[in-house]
Amino acid sequence: MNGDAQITGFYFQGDVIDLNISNHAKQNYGAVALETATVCKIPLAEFDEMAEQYPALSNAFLKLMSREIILKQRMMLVMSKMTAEQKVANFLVHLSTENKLRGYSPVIFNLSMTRTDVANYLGLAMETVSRIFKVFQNKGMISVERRQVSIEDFEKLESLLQDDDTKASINASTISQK
Amino acid sequence: MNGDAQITGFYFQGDVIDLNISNHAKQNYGAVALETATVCKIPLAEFDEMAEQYPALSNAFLKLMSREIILKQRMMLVMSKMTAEQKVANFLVHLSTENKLRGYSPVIFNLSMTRTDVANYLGLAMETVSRIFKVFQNKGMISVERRQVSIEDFEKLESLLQDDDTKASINASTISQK
DNA sequence: CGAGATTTTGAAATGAATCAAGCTGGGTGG
DNA sequence: CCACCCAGCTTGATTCATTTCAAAATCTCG
Repeated sequence: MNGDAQITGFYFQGDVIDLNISNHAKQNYGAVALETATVCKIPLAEFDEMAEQYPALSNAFLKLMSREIILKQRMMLVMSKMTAEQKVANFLVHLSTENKLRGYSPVIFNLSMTRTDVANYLGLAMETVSRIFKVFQNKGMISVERRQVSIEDFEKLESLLQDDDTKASINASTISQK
Repeated sequence: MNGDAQITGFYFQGDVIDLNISNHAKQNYGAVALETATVCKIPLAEFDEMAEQYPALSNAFLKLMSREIILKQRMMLVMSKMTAEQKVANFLVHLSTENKLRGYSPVIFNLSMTRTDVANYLGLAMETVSRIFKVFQNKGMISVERRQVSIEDFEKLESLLQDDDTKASINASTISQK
């Protein structure tokens, strides 16, 4: 997995991981499977063709991308406005929620990624993540054993997030005159 | 404009500011016009109808959203991996580039927003933004007079961004087994 | 001319990064 | 089966960037 690139997301079964439809993208992307994975790739031309025939398809993609934008937006908020503890709490809460959604246990699960990766994803130092796991453990909110996490007090974790007004967002639009 | 919500973007003439197509969105959004603005709003039902008739339309939206995702992704990187100076430099470089793209001067332009808003957007304290503007000015990279900015040394500004490997990104995919 | 908003500036406080060891567990080869 | 190794993780001490607090300066405009 190497160096110091930015991890932009963790994805699960059924997720669409790369929505780069346009040719805007000159960026280097890469996906790394942490567990057994199956991937389906659709060439752009082929997609266009299919979309023409089945409007529902592009509709579905619009929804997917909309969701992705909201996620990224939320992540921007996480990155810029949250303390390290809040970032980690948010991370755990989301993992738990996501797991529940998928029919797995929301209480006990596997991180299937290193501290370093989590840290990178959250824009923190590995050491900080390690320390915060410990703090949460000492407070009886979670218990961590290597990559095995169990949520002991979901509400308390969640409550860490909502102290300020970490909910609303604003799009400030700057439109040149006339 | 008020309080402490997160500013998720600044938009220009012709930009699509709200791509919330799905009903995932329970979030509070708001747009504030800093200069004279005209807005076009399309109800979801109507959009679906139009999209059915003109596949090119949803295609165009897919491209738009793809671009938006890439932007947000880049912004995540900015938020999590850059120092305050880099954030501000990046902000200025982008404004300048954006202006050029739109046929305005890339060298001298108006911030049409308060320091507080810039700070909020970049996840910094207002004072920090102020100070960094001063630093850049002292280094002869820009000159600021209230909201009037002129770029004196674009290259130097840009060079601040590329020291580390602030370019590549990785999508780490975690796909549940089988 | 005020009066409120915005910006600048300085000093002190602080959260997180960095640096530097030491620990741990799981895998490898002898 | 043991001893070693090594990547991943923890822990402590120190440093540093940025925030916060506080106050003065400057602008805007009714």
